Amino acid sequence: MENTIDFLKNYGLSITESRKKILSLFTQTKGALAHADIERNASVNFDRVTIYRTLQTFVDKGIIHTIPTADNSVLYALCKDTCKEGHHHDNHVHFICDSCDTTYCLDNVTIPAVVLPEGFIAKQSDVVISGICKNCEVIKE
Amino acid sequence: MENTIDFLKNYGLSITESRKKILSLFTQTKGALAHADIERNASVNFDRVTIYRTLQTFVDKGIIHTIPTADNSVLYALCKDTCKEGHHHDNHVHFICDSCDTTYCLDNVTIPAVVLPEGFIAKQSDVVISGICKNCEVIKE
DNA sequence: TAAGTTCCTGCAACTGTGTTGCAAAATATT
DNA sequence: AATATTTTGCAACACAGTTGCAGGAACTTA
Repeated sequence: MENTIDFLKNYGLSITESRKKILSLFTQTKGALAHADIERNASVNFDRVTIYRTLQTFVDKGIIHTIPTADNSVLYALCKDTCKEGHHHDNHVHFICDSCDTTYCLDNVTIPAVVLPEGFIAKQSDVVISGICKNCEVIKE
Repeated sequence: MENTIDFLKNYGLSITESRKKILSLFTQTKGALAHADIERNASVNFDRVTIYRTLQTFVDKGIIHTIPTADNSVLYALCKDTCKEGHHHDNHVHFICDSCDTTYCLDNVTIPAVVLPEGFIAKQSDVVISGICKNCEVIKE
């Protein structure tokens, strides 16, 4: 509880119910969250618009980042400390489990360098891998 | 013209105006197309629904494939010959130019193998790189 | 802690994207 | 050419996301 408040203050954000609730939802969750996940959550009964704006504020401040997915839904996950305001460093691989549908940020897996054709200059790389996650693999055995 | 008809026949599709027009739009375009691009195109004045259904048919038949993008819009591009019905082999890197907004399928750039943590099994990888494309780089000089 | 300022929230309304059902029209089949 | 099958266009709908604005919170300063 105290942590959430200090955390928000450090980012220069005023302390509001929606920000506290949504932030702690992220810290309590292993995987990434969609807007709909948050809206569905009983403890977070705010207006859709408020949730959108809170998420956008967090993205702007470098608290969370968006994840591109194959089925074109937007997912959000907590950033690492290296993310600064307006300057994301989410150079990690995202993993989507086909079985439980959880999205993971694999922070320790760096994106391999890709050799582009002559004339192409890379600035940002997004890698999304889908398959079976650690948890589901164990269950299936 | 003849080509388009034979092409569609080979995929077991009946020959209709919308399929011919939309298919030739793809063959005439370097980069990938969004649904909106097609709808905007003067030569393709079909109903929105028809365009959606035609694109879906092409995806189902393995003629085009969808591309995941960071800003969560759906893009479509022609498949290579290796794509079969219901079985896409689009193991290539997608490149989005920040300057001209064109999306390229870099067919000759294969996706590098990524080492996942213990217990994670990869089935499909999507790599989207953004930056400056060959064309825009030349112009800027 | 009270007053005023600033910022956030909820509501309503709107835009854009994609889907579905159905009748009419076009294409394929014989 | 006549019939059966597909495809199209329209209307209506579902859903995600955005914007403007008034009222209500949270901050600031004294």
